[in-house]
Amino acid sequence: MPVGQKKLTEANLTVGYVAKRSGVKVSTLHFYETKFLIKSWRNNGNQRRYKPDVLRRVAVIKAAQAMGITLDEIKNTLANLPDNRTPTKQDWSALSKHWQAKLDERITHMQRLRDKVDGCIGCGCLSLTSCPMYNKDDHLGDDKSGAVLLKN
Amino acid sequence: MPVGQKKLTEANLTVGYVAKRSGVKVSTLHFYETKFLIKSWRNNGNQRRYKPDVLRRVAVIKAAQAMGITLDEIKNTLANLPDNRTPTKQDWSALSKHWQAKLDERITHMQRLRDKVDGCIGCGCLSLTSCPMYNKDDHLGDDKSGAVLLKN
DNA sequence: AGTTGACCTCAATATAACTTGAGGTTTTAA
DNA sequence: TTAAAACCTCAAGTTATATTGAGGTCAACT
Repeated sequence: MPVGQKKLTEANLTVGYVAKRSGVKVSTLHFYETKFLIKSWRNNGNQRRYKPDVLRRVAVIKAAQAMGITLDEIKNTLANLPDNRTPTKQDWSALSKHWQAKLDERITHMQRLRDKVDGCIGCGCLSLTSCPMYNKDDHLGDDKSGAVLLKN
Repeated sequence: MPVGQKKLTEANLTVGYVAKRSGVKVSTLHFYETKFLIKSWRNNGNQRRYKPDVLRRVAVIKAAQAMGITLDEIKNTLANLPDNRTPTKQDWSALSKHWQAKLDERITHMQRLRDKVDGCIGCGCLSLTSCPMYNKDDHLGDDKSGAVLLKN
């Protein structure tokens, strides 16, 4: 039984088990591997085997995606995890801080967005050129001709 | 000159002008039209003409997208705008309230996410089955076999 | 009137993030 | 030992959101 039940010392998980435990499809795990987000080794019969920490990696990937972070960005951040050993609490904690900062950024952005949407969309001013929304107070409104709303 | 400078009474804007003023490409305006997010009529030479409020519509579309709302959802919400007349301050204001609620929802979700990411990813517990993250306290962790983190 | 820039349509291409399927091998379990 | 379940690879398909390009028309300026 090559599933999670082996010796706890250096367990090796099958792709099906990881899929079930992490809530993603087998094909997604294959896909993540091609994108270097996770990795595995092969057994004699060429089947993938994973270390248990892959479960945490997948969880982190999904959490980050829920924050609107792309796989590419995620890959870059995961690259900070140690390559040679199993990540420790400290390693994950560092990642967590990283995501936290990103999230705070996004939350702040969204709050500004919300306030602006409220303040301007409903403001009734039909003059686009004079509406505060349409002109920079926040890097918005670009060089070429104004009129760009809420560009990131 | 069929650009924004005509008589202000029922102005008709060209696609190029709208593109420039709203900060999107002409092709994007075409695309939005095929998706029924905006509309236009044609002049004698089969060229698109727009009413000025299209600028506000595009701005709203972009703002909503920045909140992570899909074009389909946006279309549904825009459908609440009057079809027969130019939207008024009140019309836009109603939309604004709608987006505001959505945004508040998302912000709350993100804040929960951030707190959890902080609390769990860095928690050091390596037991996935016992980690609070991996088991429902929030509709997370599904029927089949647990282990699903931060689903929506 | 002619040139140039703006427009038109329609099909193809692009990117992200997966999913599906075909055709074949390995593992598990009775 | 053999059937079923799980796995493998690789190519193609899917959805959302556009962008690009070819081939042709229209409008504005001189």
